Amino acid sequence: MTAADETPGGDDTPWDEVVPEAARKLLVAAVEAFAERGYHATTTRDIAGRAGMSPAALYIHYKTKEELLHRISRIGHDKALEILQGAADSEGTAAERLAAAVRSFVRWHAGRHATARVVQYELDALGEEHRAEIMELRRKSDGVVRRILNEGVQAGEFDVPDVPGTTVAVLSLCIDVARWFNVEGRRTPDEVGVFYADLVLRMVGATK
Amino acid sequence: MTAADETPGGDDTPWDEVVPEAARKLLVAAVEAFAERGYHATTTRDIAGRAGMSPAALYIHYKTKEELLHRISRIGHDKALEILQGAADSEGTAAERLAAAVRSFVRWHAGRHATARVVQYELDALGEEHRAEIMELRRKSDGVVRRILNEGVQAGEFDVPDVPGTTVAVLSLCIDVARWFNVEGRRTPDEVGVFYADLVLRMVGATK
DNA sequence: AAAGAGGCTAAGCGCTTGCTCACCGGCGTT
DNA sequence: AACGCCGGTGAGCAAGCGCTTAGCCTCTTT
Repeated sequence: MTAADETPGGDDTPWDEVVPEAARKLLVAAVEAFAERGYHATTTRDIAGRAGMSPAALYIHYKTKEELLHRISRIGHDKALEILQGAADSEGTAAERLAAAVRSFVRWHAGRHATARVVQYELDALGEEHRAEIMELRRKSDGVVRRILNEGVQAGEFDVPDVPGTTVAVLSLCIDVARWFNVEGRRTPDEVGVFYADLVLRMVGATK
Repeated sequence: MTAADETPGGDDTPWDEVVPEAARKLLVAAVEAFAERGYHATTTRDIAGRAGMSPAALYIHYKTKEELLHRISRIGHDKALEILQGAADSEGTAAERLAAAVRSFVRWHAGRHATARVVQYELDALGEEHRAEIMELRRKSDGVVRRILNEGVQAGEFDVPDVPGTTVAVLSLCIDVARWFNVEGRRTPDEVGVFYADLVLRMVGATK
């Protein structure tokens, strides 16, 4: 474990940047509903109901249902990027930084899998402008991982014939944890993170 | 390349088991629409329109919109399982069979990414019974990969500390190709398959 | 005590949805 | 020539959708 794993403040107290409380309750309810049923299968009445409010209450805090999705997606992507960036900026060899990045990124996708599912799999439901904004954040995440890989190759730590392709594969592997992770499964989010970090080090041919 | 890669007949002439022609045209239209927008965001009018028919025509060939999804999902899962099974049953070492399985499985997910997207990411939209039926097929796919891994470990070809966990990771990596693969990208489905086979051999610590 | 502001609700509007039904035209059989 | 069958259509129904609006209740300010 390195310093990059701690992700100080905000990881286990999520959404507290969303105020007032009613807006946060609605947003949390929306995350649950979107994760369970998908954006399009979720009704505004369902969201409001889960938050213990009337359907109209939603529109006091959000202009549209899509804006609600956008706020979730934006905050989630910011968090995910921050996690990757934190690991990339930490001390250590490329292998150590890559392992730290995968470990914390995967831990987030497993531990907050409801949020991650919405963030990663409901992009198509965003409006054009909002989607473009989010895609920009994803390109940054891609850049962070690619840079670690490039540095590892340059330092002779990694054996990677195709850095862009491997970047996509590594991110894909981590992201998809949100789809299959089950709270009742054998492994905790921490354990999956550690396991996946090892898998990724193997993928890049890291020198032991 | 081994015999398992050929997947004789049916891979490039898909859906020809769906008759009559009108039913097939509707199904193909539904695959496109579901892949682009998602099941819940697709209307029966959209599907019928893409097939050049009136909205009512759909209900001559399918009882409900959900039945249409189920037929797509069922045929797709059958195909995916057949591909994995074919590679697993072929001749060769565990490493060769694993590579063949990943190669053809990934090639299918990339080459038929519209179908694969629907098949892999719209499970939640199925009714309870239909979903249970499909989950059974997925368990079989899992079993096929797991068996190759076990055999490779037993033969001393692989170094895999956690076979079930690695099985999930390998399948997850392959399936997620359907999400990110882009026809306008750098690589053909074949190339992605070959690349991914190499990545997976590294993940399982295959002896070169 | 009066007034203003803002969070919230009940009711409902206009629209779209999945799906139905009465009807229609071409075609093989008699 | 008349008939029945079958795949197809036009019109439309009931239900549910996202979202709006008029008004209420509570809290703060004066």
